[in-house]
Formats: sequence, structure tokens, C-alpha cells
Amino acid sequence: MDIHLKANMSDGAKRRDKLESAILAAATRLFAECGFEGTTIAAVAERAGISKQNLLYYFPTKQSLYQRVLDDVLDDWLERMAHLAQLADADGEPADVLRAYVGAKLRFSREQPWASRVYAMEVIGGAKFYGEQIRARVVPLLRRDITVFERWMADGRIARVDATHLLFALWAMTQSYADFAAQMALVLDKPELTGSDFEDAERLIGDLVVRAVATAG
Amino acid sequence: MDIHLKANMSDGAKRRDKLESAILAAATRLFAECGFEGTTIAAVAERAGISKQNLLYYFPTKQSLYQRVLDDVLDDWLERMAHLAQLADADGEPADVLRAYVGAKLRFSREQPWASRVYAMEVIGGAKFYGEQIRARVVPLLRRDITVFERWMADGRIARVDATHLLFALWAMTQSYADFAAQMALVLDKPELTGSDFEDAERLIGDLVVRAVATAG
DNA sequence: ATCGATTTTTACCAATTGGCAAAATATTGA
DNA sequence: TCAATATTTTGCCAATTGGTAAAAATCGAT
Repeated sequence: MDIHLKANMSDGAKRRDKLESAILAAATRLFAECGFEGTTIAAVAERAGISKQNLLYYFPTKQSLYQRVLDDVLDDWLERMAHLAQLADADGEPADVLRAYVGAKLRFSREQPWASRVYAMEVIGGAKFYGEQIRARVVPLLRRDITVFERWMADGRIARVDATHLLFALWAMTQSYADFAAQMALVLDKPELTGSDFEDAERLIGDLVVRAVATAG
Repeated sequence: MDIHLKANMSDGAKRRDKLESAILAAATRLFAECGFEGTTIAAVAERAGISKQNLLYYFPTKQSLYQRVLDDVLDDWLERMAHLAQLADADGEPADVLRAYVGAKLRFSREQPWASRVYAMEVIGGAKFYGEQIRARVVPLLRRDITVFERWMADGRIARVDATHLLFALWAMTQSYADFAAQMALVLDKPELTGSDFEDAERLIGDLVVRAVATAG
């Protein structure tokens, strides 16, 4: 959702917007599958149904396209996570907040697998290109989540564990349902993960995390 | 460790072996950082300290080099995991076996981060190139681990949980300390993960998993 | 209809890439 | 020593790549 509502757009602007979205969708998928260097702008153009030169009219360089893809990935993800911050601040039960967190992150893995994978590829490659943006936009968010965990511990609402690594674990488990979906599908012997697989995952990860921080009593 | 001990090698064979290792080490790192298409054999050669054409003498195509890198990654990893199978078969305590599993996988992430990342990149990209090998070599191993978990449950030695997704979770948490090390380092505000970070991780993940399968009593 | 701006196509290019062929060099075994 | 074998270097190339320049077509508002 952009600030500019489509209703306020001219027909031309709408068409342009739609085409840009098509390009970005194609680019996201290809960058996820082949990485930055492995993706050719010609392949992106073909998938978007336009010519290479026409694509270069919308995104003058390959880097600008890649940057925009990553920006959009972060925008989408951060927006989803913003809702959870409110839940935590509203003093929701830790177990409920944790389950909601797991659910939200898992839903992102399911609904935007290519976005998750583009981001993962960039990080695995050492975040050589996007490291500064991660430091500026992602790290503060993760730090805030860690602080929330630690406040719960100080208040005796959850058991004392390493909050940082707990968050790493939570991130890893949920993220992997996008990144390692191919391997999971092979293990489960099906062409791709289904809705019920994600339900099973949400239940197990939720239980795992909640039990991990359950107070002894 | 190859079957051919270096003691039984001629000087020439030793030199060749050493050079091949240097090439593979360079290739592993570069494939992990840039992916298959993003890595040029010229860059690999330079990192190994030889000419591009000389590299092509040892590995006649880029694909053969990539395949060999992935083969070696799997060899190393499967060998480490084979020891754990014995532990499980010897009826070790489930909690001990699980902690050993976590420790072994985490150690691999620490000692062979580039290997972990090459593998991760291939899987994230959809395992288009190496999928068949994964099906043949990795999947059976994971299935066997799942069976072990399920036997423990049937015997009432651990609580009943979804064994498949428990293994996915275990894999994800440990693997991420190689794949997402760059992001973790940013959160921890240090140039790279240290030994104590891995100790913290092993403790938290171990506790997490053991508590997850602890029987109510 | 028409003029200006936006969008698309056509034509092109310098640089890089993976890889081939063969000459030159080094190594090994008899 | 010397010939066969293994290794390295030199020279090359066809194909692909990201990107430029400019012409052509389309669109939008008056």
C-alpha cells in the first residue's frame, strides 16, 4: 500500500504503476532464484513481458532494480511487524505475543517466499550491498524485540533465557520455511509445502518457544 | 580424510592434491558469497593463485567445479553426522543425543561457514542443480533422524511432538549461525561471531529442544 | 487536430565470460 | 639420458552482458 491511492491516479499512472509492479515481481523471483549477478535484466524483462530496453526505462540500472526489490521486501516485512510492536506494548500476554510473532513471520514466509529468499541470499552473501540498510532498518527492530523479551524477564513474566539468541532462533525457524522450502518438500515427498504444513510448523514452533520461556510453576 | 593417505602419495601427487584443495577452498568461499552464476572461474583462479587456464586443467568446466564443491560439503557434513547415528542407536539418552546433534551441527556452522552457505544458496535457489543429490543423500538421513524421534515417542522417552517439524526447527536454528552470521553480527554489534556466541547459541538451542520434548513429569 | 511529454522500439557497443587449441615447460620412469 | 606423461602458459574466440543513443510511436491536454 503506497501513500498514493490508486483512485487518485490517472489512467496512465495506473498503467505505469502496474507495469512497475510486474517488473518488481519478476525481479524478486529471479533475484531469489539466481542471486544478483546470476540474474540478467533481459530475463527479468522477458518474465515481465516487456523488452530489456523498456525495462531500463523504468529502472536505469540493474543495481537500482535490485535496491528497489530489497527496499520493497523490507517495507512489507517491517509493516507487518509494526502491528506486533503495539501488541507487545499493550502488555499482551508474552505467550500470546510470541505466538503472534511466530505466526506473522511464518505467514510472511508463506505469502512472500521470494521476498524472504532475496533477503536471505543477500545476507548469506555477506550483505555486501545492503548491509547499511539492514543496520539502519532491521537491527533496531530486532534490538527492540530483544528489549521486550528482557523486560518480560525482569518482570518475572517469562523464564530467564538468552533473549538475543532466542530471537535468533525464532527468526531462523520461521525464515527457514521460505528459504529451505525446497529441501522440506523433498523430505515430505511433495511438490511444495501446503497450508497444513505451515499450520503444523506454527504449532510446533509456537509450543517450542512458549515452553522455552515458561516459568517453572 | 580421503581413503588415499598422503603418506602413500608421490611428491607430485601431493602437490596436485594441495593445489586442488586450494582451488576448492577458493571456490567454496566465492560460490558462497556470489552464487554459481555470480562466481567467475577467473576469480577462483586468482584466489587460488593460479591462472584461469590452469584451473580449467583441474576442473574442465565451471559446473564440474561447483559439483565438486557441493559434493565435498556433503561429504564433510554427512561424515560428522554419521557419528551421531551410532550414539542414537546405542540407546543414548534422548536429551544427550539431541544436545550432541545441536552441538555437531553448530560446530559445522562455525568451522565450515562457507560450506554451509554454498549449500544454503543452492537450496534457496530451488536446488535446481543439486536437487537430485539432496534427494539421494540428505533426505534419507533426515528421514532416519525423524524415525529416531518417533521411536522415542512411541517408547515414551520423549513427549509427543511433530518429529518432522522438530527436525526442521533444529536444522534451521543451527544452520542460521552460518547463513545469517552477517546479520547476527550486526545485531550483536561486533565484526563477527565469536566462540562464546556459539556457546550461548548451543546452550539456548539445546535447552529449547530438550524442554520441547521433556515429558510432563 | 496538434504540440509536447512520455513511453517503446531499433540499432548498436565495449567489456566480460566460459572455454578451446596448441605450444612450452616441467616431471617422471626406464 | 631421454622419451612419455603431466602441467602450465600463451593466444584466442564466440556468446552474453549491462548499458547508450536516438528514432519511432503513443498518450495527454488544450
